[in-house]
Amino acid sequence: MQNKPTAETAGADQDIEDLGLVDGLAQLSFLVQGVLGKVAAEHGLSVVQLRLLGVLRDRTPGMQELAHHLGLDKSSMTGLVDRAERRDLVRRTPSAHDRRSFLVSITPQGQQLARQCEVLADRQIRGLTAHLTDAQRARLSLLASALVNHHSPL
Amino acid sequence: MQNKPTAETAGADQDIEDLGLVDGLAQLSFLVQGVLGKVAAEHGLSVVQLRLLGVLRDRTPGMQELAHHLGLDKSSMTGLVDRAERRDLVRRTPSAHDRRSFLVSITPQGQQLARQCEVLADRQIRGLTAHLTDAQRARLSLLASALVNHHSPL
DNA sequence: ACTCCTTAGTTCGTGACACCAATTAAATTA
DNA sequence: TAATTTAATTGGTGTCACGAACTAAGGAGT
Repeated sequence: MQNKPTAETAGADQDIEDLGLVDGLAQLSFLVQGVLGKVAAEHGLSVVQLRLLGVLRDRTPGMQELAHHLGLDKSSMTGLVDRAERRDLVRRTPSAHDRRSFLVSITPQGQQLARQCEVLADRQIRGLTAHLTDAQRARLSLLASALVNHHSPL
Repeated sequence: MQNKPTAETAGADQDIEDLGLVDGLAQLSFLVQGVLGKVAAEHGLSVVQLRLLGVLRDRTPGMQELAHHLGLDKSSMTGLVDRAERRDLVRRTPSAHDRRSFLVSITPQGQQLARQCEVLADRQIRGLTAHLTDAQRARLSLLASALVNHHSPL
């Protein structure tokens, strides 16, 4: 029920109503999660599973480590990995040094699926930013990276 | 979900590795969702409930409309509103024009809770961006708003 | 009126996901 | 060896999301 804000200013930035930092980032996160969810769903995955596969692309952590990285409880990890393993996306390998722990690795099938999702996600996300200039997209990418890099000490 | 095209483009920032647009936004969304989840949890809410309250700040939609706005199924809405109503955060009011439909509105308690979360979230999110300059924060806010404004089906 | 169709919400069943508390088993420490 | 810590699992509970089937009310159309 709202008309579009009209103010057709000329310039690099359009007639954007600033939502504020919190609302802006919050709503952006919902937007992105929605896209990821849709992409994942198209391949029978959930967002969390997709994230799991993403994390495992360049890591082979133990359950514990993985849980910490994802900000989840260990018991949540068990279920998550269970379900992924049941679909052969992921594998548990007994650790050589510690007979209690497993190393979680992605399977070829998991990699393939992850790559497919990546392509789709790239397309979709790029679609979200279609109305931005290249410079703006680059700035956004850098700012996002800056936040992430600063807050994922790993 | 990790690319590694590095390329330090024109950013006055130092040691930031650019994750790329997709990974950057994806990981940022996880980061923000994590913060929101933590904030919500501190008040006994889930992210979705918090979002619900957020949406109802300036709207009083019907179930259907609400579902569409949140990208959820109607049946999901029933449960969501049920749980929120059980906690007196939200209320169903029969529509005057259509005896089938309800208008969902936030209660004073819901508003209060939402506002508390907002304050907390503001603090946390601002914490995430503590290492940015004011200008960068403003730019980020604007870019996020630009994406959201452009892609919110409203 | 009286069918036919659509729309608004709910209910039901299923499954994913998350947490906590308690448990098993291996490693560490004392 | 005994005590403690650590890695992971199990079991129980609750949220959340979906699809399919359902009720009830609105709107045609003839």
